Amino acid sequence: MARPLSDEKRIALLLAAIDLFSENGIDSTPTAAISKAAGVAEGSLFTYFRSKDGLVNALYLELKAELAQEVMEGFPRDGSIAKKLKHLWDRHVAWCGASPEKMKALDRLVLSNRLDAASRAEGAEPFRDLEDAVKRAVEDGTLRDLSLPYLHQIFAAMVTATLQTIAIDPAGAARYRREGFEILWNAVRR
Amino acid sequence: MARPLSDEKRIALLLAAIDLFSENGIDSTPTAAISKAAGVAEGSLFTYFRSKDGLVNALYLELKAELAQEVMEGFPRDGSIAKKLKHLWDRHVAWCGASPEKMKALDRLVLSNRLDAASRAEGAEPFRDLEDAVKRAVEDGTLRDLSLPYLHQIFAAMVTATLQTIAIDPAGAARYRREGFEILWNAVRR
Amino acid sequence: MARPLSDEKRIALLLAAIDLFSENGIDSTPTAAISKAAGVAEGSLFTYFRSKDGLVNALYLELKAELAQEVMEGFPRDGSIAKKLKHLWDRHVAWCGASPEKMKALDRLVLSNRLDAASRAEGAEPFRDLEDAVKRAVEDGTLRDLSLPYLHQIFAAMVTATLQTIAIDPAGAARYRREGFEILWNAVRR
Amino acid sequence: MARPLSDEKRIALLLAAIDLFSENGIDSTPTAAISKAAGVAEGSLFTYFRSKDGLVNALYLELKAELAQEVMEGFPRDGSIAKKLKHLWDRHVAWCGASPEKMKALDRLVLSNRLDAASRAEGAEPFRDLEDAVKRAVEDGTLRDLSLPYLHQIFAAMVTATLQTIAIDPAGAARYRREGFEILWNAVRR
DNA sequence: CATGAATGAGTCTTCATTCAT
DNA sequence: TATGAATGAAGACTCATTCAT
Repeated sequence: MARPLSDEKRIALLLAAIDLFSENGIDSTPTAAISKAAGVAEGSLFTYFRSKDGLVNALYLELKAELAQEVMEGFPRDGSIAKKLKHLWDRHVAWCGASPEKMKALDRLVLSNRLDAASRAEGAEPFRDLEDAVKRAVEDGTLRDLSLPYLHQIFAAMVTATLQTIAIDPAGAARYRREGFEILWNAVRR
Repeated sequence: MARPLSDEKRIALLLAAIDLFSENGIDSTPTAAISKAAGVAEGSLFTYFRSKDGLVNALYLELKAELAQEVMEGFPRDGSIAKKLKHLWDRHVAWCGASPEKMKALDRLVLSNRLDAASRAEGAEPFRDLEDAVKRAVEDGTLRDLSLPYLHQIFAAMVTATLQTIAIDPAGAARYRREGFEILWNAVRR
Repeated sequence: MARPLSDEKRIALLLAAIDLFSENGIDSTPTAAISKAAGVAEGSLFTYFRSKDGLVNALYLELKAELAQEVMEGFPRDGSIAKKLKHLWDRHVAWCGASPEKMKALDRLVLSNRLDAASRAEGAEPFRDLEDAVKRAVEDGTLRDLSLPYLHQIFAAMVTATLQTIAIDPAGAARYRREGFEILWNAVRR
Repeated sequence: MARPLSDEKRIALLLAAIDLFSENGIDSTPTAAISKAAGVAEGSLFTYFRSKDGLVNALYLELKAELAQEVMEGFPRDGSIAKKLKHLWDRHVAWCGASPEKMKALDRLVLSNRLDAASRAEGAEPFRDLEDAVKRAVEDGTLRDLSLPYLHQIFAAMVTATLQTIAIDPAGAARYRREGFEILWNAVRR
């Protein structure tokens, strides 16, 4: 009945938003530019998303979900915490390296004041397991007794640092990834 | 160069911009709001700064200069690289902790697409000495042979991680600062 | 002329329009809201009415026809002009009192700039007989020699005034109706 | 200091709004059309009025105030209630006759859903005295014991009826005014 | 026929910047 | 120089209408 909401268009809009947000920033990207880049009418953006903020939150969720899936695939559920962190690190760096605009967009999304609490909560959801693993490792003495948020921040910070360096010098990617993990591991292991 | 007019108003504008930029973001802060918060007429902003971007660049320079001065004060020019880094780290964390809005504003400034190349260069200027010291330490084998930009990124990332953690849990500030440096030092020393 | 399609849906749309027009005004009521309230697809409105203005004109006609039927039922064709006016007045006030949203909608319809001349003419049609009776009464001296349009206006104005008062104080309805007619009759009789 | 807010422009905007509102209706009049008709920039409308609704409410107040002044000028404060009503009627009809667009605009304003309670209250203010006089006349038996709101409605209704008739047949203005009052007086006197 | 997604012109409002006072 | 009114180019969003399914 009637034309169904096309996933294709929804995705085109999200992809266009990724490009434009990463390039120009969220506030400097008119919704009209997104529609145009997605090849749909200006008004159509608003049949797929309630508002610009609706699109922003949806995109955040989409990117977090993709990141989670990418990162959690093949997660060594029964391996040591070192193995787990290594897996996480490698796949995280790989994803960001493969999709730098997505990472840039995600960064901007996180820093914008446009995400509502529900989105932030939902975006964090798929990483719950991981968080638990880290918590247990801290408790059983495998990891340094740093507060969890601090561990988080350090992990995220090292990812960002590594990726930005790779962005500057792509040839050294493999080396930066290896060294980055060494550093991270030294930082957090007991 | 020579600053015309009342320094007082110029400074009031910059301070207002810090507050508003850190709180709401640069793009979401109208120039009229800055003038108002500074207790100055709307038009006056444009006698002190060529344009909004002019103000943005000037504020960036101002903050970088203040950070440099704060961080370089008492710099142990003749100490070991460990001493130097420790000095840097402590004062950096201290400044950011003391002026969180300035740090937040600076972060937003850096991520905005509004800084021109000249400003970025001028902002990096006062840290040249430091950079040289690090370069020498890498060359003489005291520091790990990480590329300079990577060292930079790691340092900045750890500062950010530490500060954001302190922001969440101010009571643990001293501990986070100590541990942060330990981690950083483990990461970069040979 | 021949109404195509389901009369049920046409009527649902008209009823929904009455509610929404009377509540929010014509211009502030999107066609989509009418369709929704009628339990019909957005597009369907346009298979029953050429356009929004088409619906507006159709509704006007419908309401005028209903009013005419209601008011003319049992019209004392052979009674005195006083009887006729009394009948008219009572039934008019009764109808409006029973269907305040219809009256409100009709008021808005009349004041909107959307009715075309044909509609206005057609809407006035069923009251032609009445008009003739009044004209004759003026000619034979039973009614004051006021111009016909003026009589019209006075009648309508008194109805409106009476109804709005009833809307404010429903308990006094019967009294307002009685007094209203007294006033009207005093106004127009010789 | 600086250009002062020009009353001339404010008035030009209000006059333009009167013309356009009375002609096309409030909802069908874009703010841009008002600015243009007033000979100012689109944005200027919003330096004189907070929003379109702000303009609408201001215009309502302005028209009510003008009407009050016009109608109350030379009000026979010590005359009989008949004299008072006559004065009121004559000046009211005169004003509306002289400024039909103002009356039309005022009608539309009142029927729109855009007036806030404060505006309605403030608009009614200057007629307080009058209302008291009527109330006393009802109490002392000079006027029929109709509820006050009803008296109001009747007065307004008769004004409207009379004016619309004059609009149709301007030549008969004087006669309609005279007869109108006769009718009104018969309606309300004891 | 029914459905509701698609369209893009039109609307109100904001805002950086200019300029009269 | 200081002020804040004036400007008009965007920008987010709405909505009557069309048309693919």
